Amino acid sequence: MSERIESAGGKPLLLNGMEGDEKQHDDLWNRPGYLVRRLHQIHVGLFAEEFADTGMTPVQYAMLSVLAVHNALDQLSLSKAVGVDRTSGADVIKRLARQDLVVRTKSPEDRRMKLVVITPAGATLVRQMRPAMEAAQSRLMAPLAPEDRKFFMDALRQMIEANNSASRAPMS
Amino acid sequence: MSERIESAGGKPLLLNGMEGDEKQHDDLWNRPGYLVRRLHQIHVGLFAEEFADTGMTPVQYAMLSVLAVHNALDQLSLSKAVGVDRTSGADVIKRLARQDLVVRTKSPEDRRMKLVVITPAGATLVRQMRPAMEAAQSRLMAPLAPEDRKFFMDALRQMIEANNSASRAPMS
DNA sequence: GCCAGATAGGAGGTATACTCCATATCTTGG
DNA sequence: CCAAGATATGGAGTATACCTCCTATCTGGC
Repeated sequence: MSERIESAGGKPLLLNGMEGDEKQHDDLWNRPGYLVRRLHQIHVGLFAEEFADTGMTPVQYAMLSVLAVHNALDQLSLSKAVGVDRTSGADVIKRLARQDLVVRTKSPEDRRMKLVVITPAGATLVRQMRPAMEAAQSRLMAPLAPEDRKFFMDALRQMIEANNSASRAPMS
Repeated sequence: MSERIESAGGKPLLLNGMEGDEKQHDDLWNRPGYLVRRLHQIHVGLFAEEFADTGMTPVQYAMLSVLAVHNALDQLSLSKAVGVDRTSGADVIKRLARQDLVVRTKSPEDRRMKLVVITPAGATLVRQMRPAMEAAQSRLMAPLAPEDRKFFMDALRQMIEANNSASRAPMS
């Protein structure tokens, strides 16, 4: 899984001969929000590599994963389930529908709702791409010592659960 | 460590009466990439709260922080320094320029380059908003037991450095 | 000196992730 | 029953974060 290219060895601000001020360097690397943004970008990059065939994105796969379990969900419930904003979710669903991976129908019970249903093609794709998704997850965590991974996941879950209301897309 | 707030308890898929399938629930919450995306969203939300006055974003503040230390940087070096793609960086710089926080000039030595320089207004703003930035960082980490925070930061740095080349915006 | 390749930037396209405002539909209090 | 509030969606606008293709400029080998 991914031979480390160490020449790329990424710390910022080791700029071209300008004697990259160590103070500033340490500064960015001591901001958790900054590091989380960077790690998120890396995950998106790893995911894109693993899903290069399909062009599918992490959020699209998350939505399809959820839909593979639930028969039908309205757009709002689905968006909450994957932790995205309602309008972002609607956009993602639109793109999934364009690829015929889901179908949207008006709910007969509540005509405000659009029910989203996964198609057979969508269900097949979720199943087929699951190893690719797991590879992206594994590669992300690979640099951590195995015994540290559980701790890291627990830390993430703690921070998310406690700060959930601060997010613009609080989950349910 | 960290009393779980179970009322906010943002777990997905505890949907309206549809008996939120625990299997699926556990699934998303066991994907580190998913959790990192969620935590990133939360940080952006916290940051937006702390910077409500100015409307400044995390990336904009990171860029200004870097510029406050270096006299002048071309757009590519600046983008690499904050770990964003060249074209994303150019967009951010454009918005900073629109608010008169930076100025762009053609480099006399290499006329391909546009040098970005922070203005006095920009430098003042960085200094003034630093407590807000630090508040956002603190709030993000607050749910972790203090003794766990260093571990978490180290884990982030490990994963970022080792996976840096996989990111679409590898840092210098 | 000149041409080939590298580099910096810009333009246009896509995806996520929000904002606010508008519209349609449902639900509930009086 | 009906009007008021809540809810589900849609549309327009903004910001980050990529992509590809293109032009301008610099650098190195000959």
